[in-house]
Amino acid sequence: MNKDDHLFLIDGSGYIFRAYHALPPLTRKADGLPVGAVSGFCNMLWKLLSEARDTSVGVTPTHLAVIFDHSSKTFRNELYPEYKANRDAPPEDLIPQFGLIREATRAFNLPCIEMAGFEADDLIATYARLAEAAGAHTTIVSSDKDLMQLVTDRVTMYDTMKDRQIAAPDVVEKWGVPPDKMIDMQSLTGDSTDNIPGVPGIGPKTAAQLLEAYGDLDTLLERAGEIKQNKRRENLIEFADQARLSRELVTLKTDVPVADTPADFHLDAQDGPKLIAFLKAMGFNTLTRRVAEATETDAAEIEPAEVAVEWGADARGPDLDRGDGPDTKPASQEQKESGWTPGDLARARADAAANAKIDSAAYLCIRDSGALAQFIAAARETGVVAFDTETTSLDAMQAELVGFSLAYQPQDAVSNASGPVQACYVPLAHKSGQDDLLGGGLAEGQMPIDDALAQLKDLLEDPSILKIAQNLKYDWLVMSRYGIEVHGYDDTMLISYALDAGRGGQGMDALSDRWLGHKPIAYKEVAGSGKSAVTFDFVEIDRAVAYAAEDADITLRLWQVLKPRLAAEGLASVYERLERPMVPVLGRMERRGISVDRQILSRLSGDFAQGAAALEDEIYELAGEKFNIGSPKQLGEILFGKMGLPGGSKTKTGQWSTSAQVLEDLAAEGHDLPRRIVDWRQLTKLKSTYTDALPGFINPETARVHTSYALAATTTGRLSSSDPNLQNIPVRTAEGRKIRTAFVCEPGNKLVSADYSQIELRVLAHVADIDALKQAFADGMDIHAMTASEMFGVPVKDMPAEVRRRAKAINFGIIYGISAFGLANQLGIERSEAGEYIKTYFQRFPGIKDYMDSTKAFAREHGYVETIFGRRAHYPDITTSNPHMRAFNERAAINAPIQGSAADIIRRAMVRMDTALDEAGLAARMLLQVHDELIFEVPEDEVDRTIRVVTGIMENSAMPAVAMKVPLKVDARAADNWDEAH
DNA sequence: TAGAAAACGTA
DNA sequence: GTACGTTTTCTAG
Repeated sequence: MNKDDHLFLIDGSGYIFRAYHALPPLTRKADGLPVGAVSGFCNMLWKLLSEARDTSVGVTPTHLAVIFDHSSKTFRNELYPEYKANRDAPPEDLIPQFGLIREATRAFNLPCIEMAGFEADDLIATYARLAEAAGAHTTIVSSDKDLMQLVTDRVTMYDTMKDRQIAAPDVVEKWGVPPDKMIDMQSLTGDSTDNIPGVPGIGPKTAAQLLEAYGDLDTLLERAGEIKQNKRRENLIEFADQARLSRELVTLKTDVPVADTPADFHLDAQDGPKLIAFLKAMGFNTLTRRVAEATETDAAEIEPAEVAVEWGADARGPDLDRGDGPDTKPASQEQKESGWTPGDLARARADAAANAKIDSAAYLCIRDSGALAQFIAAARETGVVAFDTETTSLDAMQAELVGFSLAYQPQDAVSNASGPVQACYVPLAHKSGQDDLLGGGLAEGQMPIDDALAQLKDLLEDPSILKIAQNLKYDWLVMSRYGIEVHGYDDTMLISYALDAGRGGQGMDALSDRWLGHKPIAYKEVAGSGKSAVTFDFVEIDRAVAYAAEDADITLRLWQVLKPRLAAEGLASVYERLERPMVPVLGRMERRGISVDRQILSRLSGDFAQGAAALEDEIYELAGEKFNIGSPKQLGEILFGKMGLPGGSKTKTGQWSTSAQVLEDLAAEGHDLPRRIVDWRQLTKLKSTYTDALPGFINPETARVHTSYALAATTTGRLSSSDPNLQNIPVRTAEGRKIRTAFVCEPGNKLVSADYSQIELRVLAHVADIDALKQAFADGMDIHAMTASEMFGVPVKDMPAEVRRRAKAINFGIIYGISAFGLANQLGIERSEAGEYIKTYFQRFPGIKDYMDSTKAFAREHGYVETIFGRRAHYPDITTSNPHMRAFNERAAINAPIQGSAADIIRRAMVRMDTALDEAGLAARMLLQVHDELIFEVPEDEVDRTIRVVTGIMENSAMPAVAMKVPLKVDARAADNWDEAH
């Protein structure tokens, strides 16, 4: 080798794990063989090799090898038996891919290197140093920090997923130390995933600072006594040997007795037929086509290779192929023409998206009317356009439009080939310079906002042009305040939620990373963060273009990937009936807001403050000193230290718990202080969270409070509410309920609250098909009393309250995936007794046990569970070997179909409600949703009719999709405030 | 100044 | 035992 040679060393094992987690699951169509990581690997290799052929690209390999871990036992285990001891077994759908990726490497005609007793990292280190000695340059294809110690001026790393080089300055930027200090750094910080101990209490920041100050690990350990911080000094002294051991573990071996030299890895021409045979066997159609083109091979002539598959114990692919449910739509024109199934299309799109380059240099900045018209006209040709707004606030009810971006992908009319995505940003209200004396006038080069809005209105309100947005509800609200109502739309966040709830976030950054392997420009990179943050109108237009147009670009690409999956995976109707129509429904609710009486809150705030102050005096008196009552730490010291009260449970950080439960128990034993603390906490909670905070949410323009509902935040399908959260307004205590009296209606109106009675137990009776429960609901019985009667043999008539209470707790426990531990906790009884209750319950209602067991089994098998409407909630961790975590996932999986079906039922009611009220000629307006309750503002003289319409819609909302085996019952009341209406 | 932990409000 | 969001305190920076 010589100095012009360039060796690429690919960390094959590292790549497998990263690709498995980062890339969408993918299975071979023929048999469901999981091949997501293999696909990513092949695409990555092909890209690298294509660049090698194209000498115009800067860094091109002349030599290349793929390095793998051989087995889990290495020389490090002899040094330290605990090394990597806490690793879980790889996921079962990854197991067959280990062998396949080695096969892939050979199909690419590349050396596939591994050696017993050494990790891939050690082999990489050895070859890199050999090449360096020969004067050549090396690129290590990996982003693993364990390899960063190898970086020099002739050795760099390359992160293929982020398309980024990692050289010495990048290491410094990321870790605060140069590559040659990475070993010392890792010796100090340790590594929990590899079980490398390090020194407790020292993280990367501290380690970098210490190494900066002392130079290297040995000096630092020698002079540890000089360190000022007590804990830090003690730890460095006590754990010095542990740090030295860690250093041995993290130091890569550069003298592994390897059989080959880097020169043996010379890159030869591709064997087109051999590679194509493998790719065909895997079913990678897109890549097959590309390779065929590049190698001038006729792919049709080549038979798929025979590839041996080691499936592992019980390997099973994810469910990309379950496209045969009743929800599946007929294949679209596009699919029919090409003879593709929806699954094929989904896979091809995922493939293409993961490999596409995102070119921010090509984004347009549109500054005049003609250019905008031209762009929109071109977008209209395609029928699909991504849309995103930039504004001055995260609060859609206060946000002012600053600009918007659009993106579309042109199709060639003749060849039907797709061109590159075209994206633009249209600045409208950017300010010039800082917010100076002039108040920051409009920046130059922006088109008149009225003109832009007029053009935008035509586009957004045209239902024949599909608008794609990420979290459309926000943009819908902003645009609605400018008199524009979006029609004809898809929301990538909601599509992703229907497909992948529970598999990770549905935010744009997460989706972009997951599907495009691309990290978009962070908002704070353009607008700053913390104190130096500015609103978007103060962002320079040029920087705004790169950020904003990229969002539209990415949104469009995400839609291309995600939309076909809906049909392929049988989730189109979930999206179309339960997700998409919620956007305008919630948009209107949020925009209406609810009236909150400032005076009432202010008076309550005063009352709470007085009550709390009185309690404070008593608390200090009883404690014998002043302290911060709000600090659980200080409170714990007073109660369990100074006063010597018996401590109950501990928190997970080892502190004594001072939870209400613990304090109640102490109070029951006759201690005065804990009682006062509980009361004080209640008052201060009510004051700070509600009476003090709510007035700040009264919108200055509308004088109402506008919560924000998140549609894609929960795993089960429930909504969540924030800013402010109006789904947790107190109701359980008399004091707390007073806050509800501040939620009022306009004069001449009433608030109507309509809530489903026992909806989750009714859903349980339906899904588990329990005759006794179904009968009890059909007869309108008191379900908890009935349960108690069945379990304890007590007649319902004159039943003691305590007996009913226990049955009620058990009923709830069932919904929550019951455990003896949890039930014992709830009822304050022994675990054994709780266990007996559960046994009795299961004996009396055997169908429940069957339901719970079959739900668990289904979840384990498929990785998700379903509601009665087909919504899926994913629990990928349900197969973990950690018993605690697994049990938690099992309980969640048992609960999700129940909670989720109830959530679907109320969603269906909400989607129909506005139309139903309109058709009945009623002016009532839906304001709030609280999981099983809807709150309306209703003209006084329409209250009775409204209640009839509302309860009718709610009670029948499962129809016609599902005929419930149990009637749904809704209670509704009207009053002047929420407390009395509820 | 940002993030984790503890506590607590709802269904 | 399920599902959330907000507040305060505390820690590390």
